[in-house]
Amino acid sequence: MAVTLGDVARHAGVSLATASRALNGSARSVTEELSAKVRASADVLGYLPNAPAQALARSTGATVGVLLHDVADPYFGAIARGVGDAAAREGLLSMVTSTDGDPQRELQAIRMLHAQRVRAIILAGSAYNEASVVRQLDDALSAYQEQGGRVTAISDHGPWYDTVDVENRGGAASLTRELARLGHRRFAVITGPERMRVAEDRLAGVLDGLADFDLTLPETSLQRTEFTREGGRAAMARILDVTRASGAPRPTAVIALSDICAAGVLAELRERSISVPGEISVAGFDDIPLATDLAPALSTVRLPLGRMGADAVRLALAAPSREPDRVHAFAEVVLRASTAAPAED
Amino acid sequence: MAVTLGDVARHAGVSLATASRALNGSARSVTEELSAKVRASADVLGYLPNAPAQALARSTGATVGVLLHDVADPYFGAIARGVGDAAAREGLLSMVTSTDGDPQRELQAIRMLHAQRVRAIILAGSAYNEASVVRQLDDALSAYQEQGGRVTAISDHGPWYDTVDVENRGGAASLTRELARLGHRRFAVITGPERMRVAEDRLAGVLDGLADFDLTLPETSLQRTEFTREGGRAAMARILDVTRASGAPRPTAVIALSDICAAGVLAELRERSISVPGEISVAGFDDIPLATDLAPALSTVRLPLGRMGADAVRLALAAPSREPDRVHAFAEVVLRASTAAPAED
DNA sequence: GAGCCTGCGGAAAGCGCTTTCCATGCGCCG
DNA sequence: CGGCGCATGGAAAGCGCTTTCCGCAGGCTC
Repeated sequence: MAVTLGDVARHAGVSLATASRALNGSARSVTEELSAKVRASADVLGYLPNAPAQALARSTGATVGVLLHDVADPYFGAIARGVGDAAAREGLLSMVTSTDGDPQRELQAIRMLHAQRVRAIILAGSAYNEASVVRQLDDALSAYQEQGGRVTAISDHGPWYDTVDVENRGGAASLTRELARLGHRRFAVITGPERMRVAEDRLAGVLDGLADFDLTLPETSLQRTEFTREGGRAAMARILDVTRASGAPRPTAVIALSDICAAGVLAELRERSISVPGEISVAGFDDIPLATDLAPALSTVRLPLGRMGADAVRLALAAPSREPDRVHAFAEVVLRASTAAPAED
Repeated sequence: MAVTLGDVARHAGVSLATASRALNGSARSVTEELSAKVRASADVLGYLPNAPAQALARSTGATVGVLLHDVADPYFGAIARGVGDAAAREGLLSMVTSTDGDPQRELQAIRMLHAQRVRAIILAGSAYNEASVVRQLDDALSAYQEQGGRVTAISDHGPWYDTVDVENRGGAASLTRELARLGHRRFAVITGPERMRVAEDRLAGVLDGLADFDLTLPETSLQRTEFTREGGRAAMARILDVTRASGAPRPTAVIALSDICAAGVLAELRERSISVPGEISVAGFDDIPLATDLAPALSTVRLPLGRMGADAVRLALAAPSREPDRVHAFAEVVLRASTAAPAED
């Protein structure tokens, strides 16, 4: 039915081995003459290699796998794009799995990718803080690595993986300092769930920044929620309600540690007719493509999302070195219309 | 190195054939007793099937491929998510390729997916209008289908494919009528490149809607551009500049036939301090997740993006029928803050 | 109680490719 | 001018799985 290498070989009048060597690159060389003949035959017959067969014979496929929370989330979408492009440049296909940050689904995805004998697994979601979960995932990944698979992480997932180190903490600190410099003294922070390492890292960064100005974060001004628009919205609502109930003054700056959350924050404030940045300044994190189009344009911390994905692929495909490799992705504060100096009291 | 089915069979004291039948479902049945023994052994040894080997033996893999313009674009991201979820539910992995709407890259992607023996290829990008390009792609897809591959399209790519019919034309018409009903009489339209069928379909819909009110679209009020933020922005700028130069009155409503474009339009208007919807109403198309968070919240046409992706998978996996199957995805006009009745002249 | 059919386990033949391992022919050195 | 080594083509052995095809045993019918 399909044209096989055997057909090509016969058509070109050479052996199967020669055809294989001519078409699918190999250590061994074939004279240009034969090689050309084989290529011509392949062309005439419309030969298309059977990737599964190649994967079986070579015991490694032409694919990479990506684990992330949700491709439809602009943050992950941008990373997925970077990975896909870099992979394509190497002649590889990428398989993306959205796990919604559920460790069980992540575990299952690792198993499937392992079964597929993907050449590398890229961990693009957040690492977890819960030991038992980490253990399970690491075990599954170890099994994969022992069979020759490569694992690279975007943002720290443990020192034993090649990783693209994302400046989460430093970026959050810079952003916070920037806002403090504008004059803000009462902050509120909306971070992700405790179980996610990036959420904790970014939060730590904010605390660093505050500390530089001898500021602290009152407990009621720290909200944890999912990194989603609705999460951000609900968290903002809670902050507002609690401060009002307690009679405490409202924060003048709220930092949502993900742009998606920040979008929810803006929505809630708009609903309550609280002006941004007039009454409250709002900042996000990630600089997703549409951040600048929000109302008002969102101040945030830019991460080179596409590059991070591409770097992860590069690491995964580089010759394995003694020590895990690390490359750095630097954060950059981008101030736009959603932040301003606080109103005079 | 890796645990193979053979190892499992030996450990369980059964033949390779029995182990295969017990673990990886088959037409033939195995007594529950043996079956349990095999499963236990597989568990103990940590057996993970070798997907490429299975694909080779079964001559079809456990993957589906998706062709789209850009996963980082929210429109496609949402579709990709729908496809991924539906695939996962069937135990399949999905391979997404971003082609930036370049037919050559699309062609190459089809070949790679074909080589991978993916079970189905889902065409999620726009179909093209140029005959030679269409021909090439159709040829590659035919070759794939002849070898047992399934192809399904999201939005029309030709009557010979199973397709998720997206109500592009009807949706655009409804939106247009809605705006006309608000009192708008001078429209401008920003559509996609001529070579893309969805762009033409949506444009046709707008024209339908206008015709219902005996309205026409002056040539200078129709701009074609890429479906990107920058494209939208530039197009809006051109419209404004041209009408000003010609001394003609400004349109009171501009319809961008993709939300991403609309985001650019809003940016340009903001830059020029033209109030929306005060001076000009703006509407988009797709209802991407962040549409409601733009400034101002964008009126648009909602498409069930995730469902469309899932439906495409469902079609692809259904038993092939005599006639290509078609399911419909209905559009729904969503009016938000970016549109209003035009100001009195 | 003999003959058959049915149900199920096992042997073995591939699936399409890569890659050793030979075999052959050539160039080159002494 | 002979022999050695290198370069290169070909035969064949897998890679790990599915699936046909056998063969056996047990239960049924008459």
